[in-house]
Amino acid sequence: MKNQKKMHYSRQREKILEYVQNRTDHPSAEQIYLYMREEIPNISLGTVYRNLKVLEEMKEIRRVLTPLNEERYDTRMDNHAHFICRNCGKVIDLNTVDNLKTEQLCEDPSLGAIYTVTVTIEGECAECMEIEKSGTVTRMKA
Amino acid sequence: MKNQKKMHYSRQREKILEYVQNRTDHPSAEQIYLYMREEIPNISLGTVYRNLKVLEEMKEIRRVLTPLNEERYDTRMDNHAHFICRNCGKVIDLNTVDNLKTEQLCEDPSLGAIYTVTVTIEGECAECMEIEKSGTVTRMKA
DNA sequence: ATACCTGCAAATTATTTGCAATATA
DNA sequence: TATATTGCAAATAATTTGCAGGTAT
Repeated sequence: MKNQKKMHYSRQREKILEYVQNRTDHPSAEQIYLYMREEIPNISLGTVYRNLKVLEEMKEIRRVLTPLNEERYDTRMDNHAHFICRNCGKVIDLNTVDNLKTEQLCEDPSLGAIYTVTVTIEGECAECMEIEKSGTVTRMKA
Repeated sequence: MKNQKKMHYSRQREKILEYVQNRTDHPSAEQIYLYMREEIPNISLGTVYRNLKVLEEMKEIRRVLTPLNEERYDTRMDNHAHFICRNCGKVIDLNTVDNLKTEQLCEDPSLGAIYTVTVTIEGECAECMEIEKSGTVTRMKA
């Protein structure tokens, strides 16, 4: 189908995948870049983005939508739920999506192929609520 | 609570809300801007963004997360589902979310306040599938 | 040798913001 | 008159891309 070109091995790509796989906090491209510089000091941000894109195409990782205009990445490829804190941007995985009747949603004739189903809950995490109650308000983004 | 300052009326804001309310296709800021220019020729994109933000704060509209790096807007304030086409970026509203057991998802102690719950289905719409079958491939974004 | 990958820097895209002028209350 | 809102242009922020050199096959 798709003009699949043969891939060469790359240390950068291997390390990026390894890093994202070993985290549960859905790192952003920037966070991945900052970490990678410790392993491969002169890696460039462009390389990080390019590899995240191919890894996504390879279905090794998945992009997570957030309301804070920054893409986050994830290696859980099953259909699961995300809680996103509007204050600190934290993404928390939630497990119990079994009861979601996906099939019912997908009866619409205008839908073609389904790739992923994500339940996204936007709100504020307990930690941020606590901080706000105590008076000190901190925001990740303006 | 929030330092609520009194608002002045603005024709720009009224028209923007009216436009988003009368559409079902989740327009982007850019699309809203292009349309608004027909009504108010020298409106600026900054004004569109500023008003979308206040309308969101007023809970008159809602931002929709899409995987195509562009915010889309919506006036359905109930918790509903979105189908997003990865090819053309189209956002389709889906109705049957009743069976989703939101409460179960929300038992996690790290969750504080819940603002919105959105089920997002990423895939490809029937129209795009049809076009691809017929050979002519068109993409909104590279 | 060939095709893929990289680092770097410049380019692009989406969104935000400072400011002086204008509209609303 | 005081304050909110606007248009404009410049500033940011996130991501993408062209290119020349480097690396894997």
